[in-house]
Amino acid sequence: MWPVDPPSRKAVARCASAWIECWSGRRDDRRATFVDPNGARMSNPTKPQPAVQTAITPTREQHYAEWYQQVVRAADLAENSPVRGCMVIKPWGYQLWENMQRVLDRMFKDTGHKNAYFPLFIPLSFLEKEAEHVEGFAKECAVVTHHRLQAGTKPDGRPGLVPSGELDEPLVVRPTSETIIGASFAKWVQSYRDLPLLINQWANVVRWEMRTRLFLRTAEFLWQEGHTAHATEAEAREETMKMLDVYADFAENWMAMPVIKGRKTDGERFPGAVDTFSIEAMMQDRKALQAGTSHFLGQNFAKASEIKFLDQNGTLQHAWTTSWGVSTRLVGGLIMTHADDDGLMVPPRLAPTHVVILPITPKPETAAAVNEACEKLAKRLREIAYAGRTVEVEVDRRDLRGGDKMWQWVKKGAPLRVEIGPRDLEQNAVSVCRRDRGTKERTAMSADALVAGVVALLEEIQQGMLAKAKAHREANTRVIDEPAEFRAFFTPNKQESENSPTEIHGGFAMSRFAMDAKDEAKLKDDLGVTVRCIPIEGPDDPGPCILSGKPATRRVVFAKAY
RNA sequence: CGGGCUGUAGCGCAGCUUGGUAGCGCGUUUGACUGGGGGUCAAAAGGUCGCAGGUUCAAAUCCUGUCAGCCCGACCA
Repeated sequence: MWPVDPPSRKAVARCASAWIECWSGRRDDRRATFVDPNGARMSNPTKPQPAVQTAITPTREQHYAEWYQQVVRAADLAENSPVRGCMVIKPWGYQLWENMQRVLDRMFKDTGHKNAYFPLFIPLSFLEKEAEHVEGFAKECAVVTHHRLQAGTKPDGRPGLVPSGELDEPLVVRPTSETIIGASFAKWVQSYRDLPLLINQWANVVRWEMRTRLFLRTAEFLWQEGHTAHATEAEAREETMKMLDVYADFAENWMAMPVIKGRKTDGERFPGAVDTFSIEAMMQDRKALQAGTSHFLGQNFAKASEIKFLDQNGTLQHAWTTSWGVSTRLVGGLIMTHADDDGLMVPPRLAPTHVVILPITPKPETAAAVNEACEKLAKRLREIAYAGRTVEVEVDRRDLRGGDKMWQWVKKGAPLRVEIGPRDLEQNAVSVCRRDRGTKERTAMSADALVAGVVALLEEIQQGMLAKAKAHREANTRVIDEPAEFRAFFTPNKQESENSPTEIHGGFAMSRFAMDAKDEAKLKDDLGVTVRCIPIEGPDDPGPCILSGKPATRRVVFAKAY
């Protein structure tokens, strides 16, 4: 069924299934031409051609995990670094994060929070203060034990720099900052008049993960962590929900990524929290991505860090705290929500560049006029306000062949490409291509029309992306009441060999759950499915639990997860 | 951390079974021709074969260790 050339031993063994190797997937093979006995050029007859050539291979359908990595690379978002599990975020990816930061930071300030910065290093004893918290993070901590390097002999007997100057107390590179911030809060809070204390930190954190994936799970990542202290439980709970709403608002209205807000089960709670809430999004492989969390910490950390205040009655009380965060994982979510087999597609409201102008200069004698028209259009567009900034325009005058240049921007996912060539000048027109339409689809319009309509166009793309993502989620969400159907829903059709990637299957199952942690653990062992969240919105719907048959009051979101 | 696999030019790979001068495609550079679509032709540059040991007259190839990456688990944002 596949190519004539037998794949080599290595190719067969390679983690990606052999058939992907043999498929005409590799870009470099795509244009291979062969001469038939009559001398006519023809496509390589031994290689089946895909119906549509895609910029990214393999496609999502063929091998989702590999597709994801190829998109990250093709869109020039990030790459692996010499440091295990750590990534280099490249400009296009970092600009996305900067745009997320800018919008979120505004939202945090609008809800009364102020930024501050706390140490990267956390004394071991701090982390030990909250029992559940230590246990939750102990396995993945990077620990600093020395503060100096000295010329000496390394363990392997070679000369080199060896650590010296052992610290009295090891320092943990922050996996999260509850304890170190708690120490400050304890000093800052004396009276009920000091509350609420609403602080946010933009920082990097380190969690020594076993298995890493660019943006989705790396040893070091960038995030924002809000930490607040309140006088009453009600107020702290309100804060927790308020920030969850902020995240949901951001995800849907800026990232065009629909999310479900919900509470975590005990098994999925943040270590040390009383209640954890999250926003859960469905990726294109139908797995759930926890895209943001908001924790009601009760008085657990206040007790551990001694955050105490005198209330109106002169009684000394522990404060009620919250914490909440989103990370560069959002970039991963963005990719897996919107990218297609031609690469990334960035939602206009967060796009580093909204409009790419490509001058088409086939003849030197018309080049100057074309370039001038491009710059003029760019200048006009840059004066237009859009999504809290101005329309970002890049005139790409790099000396590259047209096709290459165009495909680079397709893969990066710039929302609009505008081509201006001599023929357009003659007709007083520009050619506009949308990233959410076919790569060959072009619309001619006057520069004036583009300037007048660019905001509406960008918004149409933004809304279209959200609608598409919502439709995908709805198409793969099922209300399930029968255990057999539930099992079938989460079981792949094909019998996969042990080490091959799993086919795309499942989705969100909305089923009743009686909240028994043992049943949940068993489900995870059995099917790899977990309760993603207990949705906040939605009515009670009593009936038998899908796992145990015991009476349950609510439906929850069951899914496989990242 | 367990199981499987892979590290050879910027990227993708062949060569390894049977040890004997380092190969291919794309990309890059130069020149010409092209010119609204991942061009054409010609020439050129580019590699401590992941790293460290070992076996051998000789190692990309065999052995041991180690590091890194990927897939499947476990764990996790």
